[in-house]
Amino acid sequence: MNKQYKPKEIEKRIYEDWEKNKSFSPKESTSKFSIVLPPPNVTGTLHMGHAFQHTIIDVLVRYHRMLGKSVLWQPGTDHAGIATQLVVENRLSSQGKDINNLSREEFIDEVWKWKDISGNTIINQTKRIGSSADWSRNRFTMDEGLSDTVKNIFIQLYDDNLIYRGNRLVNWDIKLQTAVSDLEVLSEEKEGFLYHLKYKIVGSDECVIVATTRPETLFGDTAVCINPTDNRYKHLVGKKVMIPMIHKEIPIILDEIVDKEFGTGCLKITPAHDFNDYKVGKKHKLPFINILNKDGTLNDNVDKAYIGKNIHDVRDQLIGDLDKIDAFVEKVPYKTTVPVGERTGEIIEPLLTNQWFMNMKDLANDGIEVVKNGKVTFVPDHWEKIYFNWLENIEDWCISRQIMWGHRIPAWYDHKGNIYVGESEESIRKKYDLSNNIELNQDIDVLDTWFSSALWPFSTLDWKKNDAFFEKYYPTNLLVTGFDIIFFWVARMIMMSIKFTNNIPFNKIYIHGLVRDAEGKKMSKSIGNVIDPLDVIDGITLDDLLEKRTGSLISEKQKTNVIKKTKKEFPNGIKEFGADALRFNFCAMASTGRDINFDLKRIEGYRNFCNKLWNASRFIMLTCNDYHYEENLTTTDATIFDKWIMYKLDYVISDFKKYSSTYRFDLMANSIYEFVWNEYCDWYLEIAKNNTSDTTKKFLIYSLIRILKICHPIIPFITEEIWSELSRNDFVSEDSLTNSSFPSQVRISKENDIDNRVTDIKEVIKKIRKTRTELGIHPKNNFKVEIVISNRVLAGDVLDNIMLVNSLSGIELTIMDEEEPESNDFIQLIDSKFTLYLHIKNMINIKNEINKIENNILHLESVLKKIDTKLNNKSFIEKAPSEIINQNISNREKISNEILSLENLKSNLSN
RNA sequence: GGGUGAUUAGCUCAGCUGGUUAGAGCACCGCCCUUACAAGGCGGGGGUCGUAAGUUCGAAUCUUACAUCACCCA
Repeated sequence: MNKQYKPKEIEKRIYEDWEKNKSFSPKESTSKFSIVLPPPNVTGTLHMGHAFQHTIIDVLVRYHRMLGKSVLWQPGTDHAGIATQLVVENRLSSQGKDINNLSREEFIDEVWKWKDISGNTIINQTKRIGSSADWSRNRFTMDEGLSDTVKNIFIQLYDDNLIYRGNRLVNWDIKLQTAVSDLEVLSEEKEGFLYHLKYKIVGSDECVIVATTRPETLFGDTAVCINPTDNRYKHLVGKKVMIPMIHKEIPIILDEIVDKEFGTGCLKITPAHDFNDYKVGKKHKLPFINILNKDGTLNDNVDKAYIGKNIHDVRDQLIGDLDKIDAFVEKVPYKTTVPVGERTGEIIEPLLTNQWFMNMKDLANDGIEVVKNGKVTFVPDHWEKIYFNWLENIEDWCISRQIMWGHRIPAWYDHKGNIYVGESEESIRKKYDLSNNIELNQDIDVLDTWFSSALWPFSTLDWKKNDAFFEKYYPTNLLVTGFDIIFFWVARMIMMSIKFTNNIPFNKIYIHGLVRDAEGKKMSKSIGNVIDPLDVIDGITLDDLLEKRTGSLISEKQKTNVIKKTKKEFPNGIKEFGADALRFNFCAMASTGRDINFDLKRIEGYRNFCNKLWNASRFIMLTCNDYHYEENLTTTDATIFDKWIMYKLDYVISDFKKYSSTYRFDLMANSIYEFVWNEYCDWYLEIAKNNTSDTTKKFLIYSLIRILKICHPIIPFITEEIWSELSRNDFVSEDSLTNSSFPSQVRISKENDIDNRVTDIKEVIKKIRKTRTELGIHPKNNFKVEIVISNRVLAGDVLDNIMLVNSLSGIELTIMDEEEPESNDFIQLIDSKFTLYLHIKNMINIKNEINKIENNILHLESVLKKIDTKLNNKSFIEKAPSEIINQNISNREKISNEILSLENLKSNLSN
């Protein structure tokens, strides 16, 4: 074996071997485990969130594969309509190409070219992380099969009256010139003003003052609204007011939605440009006056001085004009929330347009039902509250987008505007009996990306194409995803699956946190705190990292900030840690919280763990070099340490099972780390060095095999590499670890006190070591120690292993009968089961030691006092369970002994 | 405004169906280059568990209020 662990040299080669051996395709088995990969967008490269998610999925997938199940991990990528279109537009314009010169077909060609580049990049990155997906089944949301499914489902939903076309108020992104769904709109808090405007009452000299955050929409006002219980305005009921500037008469209406306390208690209603006003407009049958063009300029429904101007630029001018005609009263500072497009950062305008909608009410009820009755469960379960809350208040889903990249809506129009929905123009002519003389034009809109994503769990599994396959792997066992897309994706998958497959898409939903930077900030390009998972695997120089982080930034100020921060955080770039360390880190961080703060220091610790495992294996290889291994485990010639480590191993195996079924990957990782490092390496291997019998060799190899198997789902590369070394030495017969079987407990020994016995021996050694260091005695300075052991079992074990105890504690131990040594140069350490006499009095600084001991005694006495208070409490004795009382009694004894021991030591030192 | 989650060692986090002297990794301190591993070994220091009240024999854990932070919805 190579002396050093070098992930770079092994990882690529091993992944290629797995692929060559078709290790990831499902094997025949009576039970199955299937899971679909949340398809990454083809917008660029894989980020930390993907790496984290893939790790979690892969741990489970590899584990279930080793359990012998027929495992299918279905991979793929998402076309991500708007996001990808933006990436390609930017790419083309940076190449100096004018997008406006391209036809729709030419542009889509360009997107497909990009998709090939980006799609492959993402797949290769996914492989570098070790993901054991079945790549032979790779899918893309826009590939032919999935596109057919999308089309057919649209048609069926239309035929079922669940999809309709309508003129409604939608969120309009002016920059993209498309509708976006309410989920894609973020609200940002901004310091703004509340404007007080004066509207004249028709036929009177009186005025009302309306309060508004958006004065520029006044051209579209169709009413002024007051609360029916507001006495201030009672006398105005039934009257009309005049919109200033354009002198248009609109009614005063009454509605409870007006908050009397807000502003002046008098609201202007603009039904075509505000979602609340829209509802009021519908309720009171007001006219809907649209004042906007699709590009955000004002149309000819406004005062002519404003036609053609951008709605976001006219506020000051308007206020000036209103002031001139005495219609502006004042503006008061006010915190407003502004709707902003998720993708563009532009202010979103509510706009009346023709769009396709999906009626969600009934589907939502089905979605609620399957979670309520426990067919689908969330882990951690509190996420179901969020899920219910959204579904219970669901709105119809606007599924059409005015962009080019996506699934074209399968609807055609004739010159009269009649709608025909079907697979193709020909099939429509047939279906509706339309002659070839009638000209038909297909709708130019495409579907919201999430529409095809919602079908992912069944569209990728050959639904309606290969029934046997579909029946076998659907429904999938699990979905692993982030909480940020519970609405976008999870809920919609559940609803669509129930509707079309009459079944749930998955039984369990494991919701993981979001990966953030070391300070807990969201990783984002504009902050420049993004870390590429591949840079953690391969390492990156500071210069390359700076280039990567600032390359896409435009603002010089941002650049300077990012450079400064990056230099401070990574003065030497990022070291190479390997995929296994990254994976181990992700598991260890996967607790129930919402955020995962990504800390490179943490990763380093797990890289060190890999190195530890590597070297432990190397030690075993060297030790067992010429040993002929055969797996026949008997306890007859095994030492208590052999039996003990098998007992501990059993424990780790059961931990693994427990934590994988409860999705506590952090506890799983800790359990393994703890065992391998603190028990196996620190104790068992050190013990084995003192006894390299054939039996020990057998147990060394056997335990290593099991450790590799347990570690494999988390750190597949290094374990597979070590496995091949074992294979080379004929220690194992299965030639690939990936397709080997996961171990189960062996319970090799029926003796149930093994752990206690070994713990007691360790205790003797630790006590000597501790005293040595505490008293400042140099490791090379040997001294005599005598021991009196009161516990019969321990006495036998120490006698049997005296050489070992000497070697591990670095002293020479003499076992004595129940009497004190003759010379009085010793200090005495009393434990409940043994007493040590260390002949070191002439080697130490007595004053310091007495000081330390006194502090220690004080601490223990305070603990003792606490226990005494409990035991002296009548109610405690009456009410507490007996085992707790006994625990306290024995603990009291233990601490009293410790104190006694220290008192002894102290007086001993004082003499 | 409504909701969700968080607050435990210098940092990142476990522990919370109430019950040993509250744990881990990293960082820190001391000693040791002992032939598996200095990416290491052996030891060590460090927390009145956000605040306050309550329930209880017993609270980091349960209840209530408050504070701070984060996120979601309006």
